Amino acid sequence: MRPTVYDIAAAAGVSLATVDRVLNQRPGVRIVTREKVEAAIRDIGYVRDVAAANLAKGRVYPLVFILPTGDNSFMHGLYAEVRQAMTRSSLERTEIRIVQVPAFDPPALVAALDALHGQDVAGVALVATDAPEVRAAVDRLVDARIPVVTLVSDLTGSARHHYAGVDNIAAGRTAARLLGRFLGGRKGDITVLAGSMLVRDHRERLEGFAALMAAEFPQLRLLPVLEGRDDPEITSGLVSEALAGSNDIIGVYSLGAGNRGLIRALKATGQGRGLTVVVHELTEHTRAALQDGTIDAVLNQDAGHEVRSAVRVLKATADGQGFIAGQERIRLDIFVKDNLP
Amino acid sequence: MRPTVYDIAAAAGVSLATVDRVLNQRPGVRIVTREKVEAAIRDIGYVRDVAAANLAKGRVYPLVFILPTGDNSFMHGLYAEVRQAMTRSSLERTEIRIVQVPAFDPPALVAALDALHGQDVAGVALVATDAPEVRAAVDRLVDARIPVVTLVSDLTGSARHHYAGVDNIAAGRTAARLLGRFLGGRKGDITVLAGSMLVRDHRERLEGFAALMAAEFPQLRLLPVLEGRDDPEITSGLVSEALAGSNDIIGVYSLGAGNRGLIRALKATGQGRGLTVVVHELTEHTRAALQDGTIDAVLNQDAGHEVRSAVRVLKATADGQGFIAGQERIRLDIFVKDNLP
DNA sequence: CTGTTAGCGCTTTCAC
DNA sequence: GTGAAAGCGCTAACAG
Repeated sequence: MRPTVYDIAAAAGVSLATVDRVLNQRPGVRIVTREKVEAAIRDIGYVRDVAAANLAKGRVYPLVFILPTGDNSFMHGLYAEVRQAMTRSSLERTEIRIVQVPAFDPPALVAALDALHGQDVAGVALVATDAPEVRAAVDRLVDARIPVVTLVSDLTGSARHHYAGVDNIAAGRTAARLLGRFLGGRKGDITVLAGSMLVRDHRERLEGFAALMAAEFPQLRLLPVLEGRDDPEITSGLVSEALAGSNDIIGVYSLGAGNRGLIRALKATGQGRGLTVVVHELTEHTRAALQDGTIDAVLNQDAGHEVRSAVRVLKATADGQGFIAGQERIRLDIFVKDNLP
Repeated sequence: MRPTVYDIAAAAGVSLATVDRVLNQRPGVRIVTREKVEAAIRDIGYVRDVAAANLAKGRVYPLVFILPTGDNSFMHGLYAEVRQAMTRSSLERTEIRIVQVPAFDPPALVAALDALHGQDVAGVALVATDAPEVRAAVDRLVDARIPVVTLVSDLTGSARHHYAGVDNIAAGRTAARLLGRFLGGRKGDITVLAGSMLVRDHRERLEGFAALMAAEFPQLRLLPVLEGRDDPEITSGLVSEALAGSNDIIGVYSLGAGNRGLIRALKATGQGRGLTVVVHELTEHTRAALQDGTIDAVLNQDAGHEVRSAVRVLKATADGQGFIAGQERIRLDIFVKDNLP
């Protein structure tokens, strides 16, 4: 049987309470006593039973998820995953609250962030809009010793404790490689479709995409980026227009959301043009389009993984526990027609 | 606060012990009492605190992993993951033992399986070799009420409770799609390299690969399958010979292990031939080859996920608990140079 | 068949 | 500073 607090207590010749104080780095223990206990812990090779500890603590973690509004399947999916996490609340001793803010709106995000001060909050997860004032608001929370995790889109340069999302530069490069290879040496134009250059994830995807394209597929020319604000309607219009305006387009990279609109436009205008299309986020729409051949590859971040990782990291940080970063890495999934889950 | 067993007991007007009996479907409760308790559980919306239950049970799960010998990185990785799981034993209340058997050797596997009867075993995970006698041995274990999970390679038709591995037909199709698209309409021969047609995973990959190739890329011709027994040395020889013997080969699909040998042969013989290469399993060797351009795509099954899933399923089954199949699905990962983890 | 009671490993008052 | 003892939610003897 593995050693328990009793074993440490016996070995160190102290009581349970003292062992607990040392274990949880609480004050009220003489330095010599502390060292004696720490030695015993090391000697015996004690590992704390987290489940038992949580049971005894009875602690609950009030967490806040700040999510942007947005009528696209990815956002719907993200909300669904957070709600899913809410149903697990009783088991995981969390108490999750969703705060909605308008998308791509730094002041609104700042207001939501600042409103959290003084509230009973054990941790905050937010889909960051990249702006200095948001960075500052996040830093204020961190200063107030509230754990903060960015979700889906990061906020580099801020003091956030963790980013639960994919490496978006790598995502852009991956898209470029697939598009380039699938096009097999053909020459032509590529239309790039983004949500907004205001969010870091989109900027980074574009950056990675453009860099690899330039380096390895010089025969492909990138057209100016279209910004569809992750909205299916706007996106549809932009794409239709672009396709109608040029016959040199042979590929499309959609690095944001709102692909429902893209797919509609492709079916209306792009049919039979043999376009090669790579998009982000697996949703019911992109899945169907992959199946019927409208889309050739989907890059995906698993929103469920991201939410669960955010919760784990927030809880661990709230406990001052640290986490294994490698274990929390979010993978970039590639889907073609044949490996759909 | 969420309801506890006490709340149920009070609501149903019975004692804790009775509640526990109902909760754990143990005998010794009158049908009417049972129904009363079940009603209370439903009304109150009780959810069992698994951590507390495990703490009280103090149960440990002696699990056996039957793994084939094999000097290839995938097997090394699999062993490493099982050993990893062993280090978590104290936390997860498991007690994992590894039993080694020669690869591709049904009688040896049967012997190992049969030896388990009468031992204190809460569950068995095995990398199955596909043979009727193995199927029978697995069924004997299941009959003896021992949970059995196949790992990496399945044993269809047997009574195993679960398969912790990827869909290998889909894997083969995915490989065909990538190879076909990457080759961009070129005409030529494809060399297919397998470990052994004795294991189901390899047979299924080949099946999926051949089917999609025939259906969608008729300009590509499949050469007779080379069987390298997942051994780098044998593999290297076979590939060198094949490449030397024909100039029409433009692509390679390696659906088994032993890719170290393949890579060596490609570097020696294939250099500058512009071969497109798709292989299975991300290892240090295939990763390096992906980076330096020798390989174009790697299909991967995450051995860590598989082992953890097997452990979860085995424990749940031992508890008679059932599991959410969808949550235990093992994904097929696609890696290109740019989305390596 | 049903109830009482003593833990599981850890935390947390409240005394000393 | 340190210790004794109660209790988190659940299970498992052991009585009745």
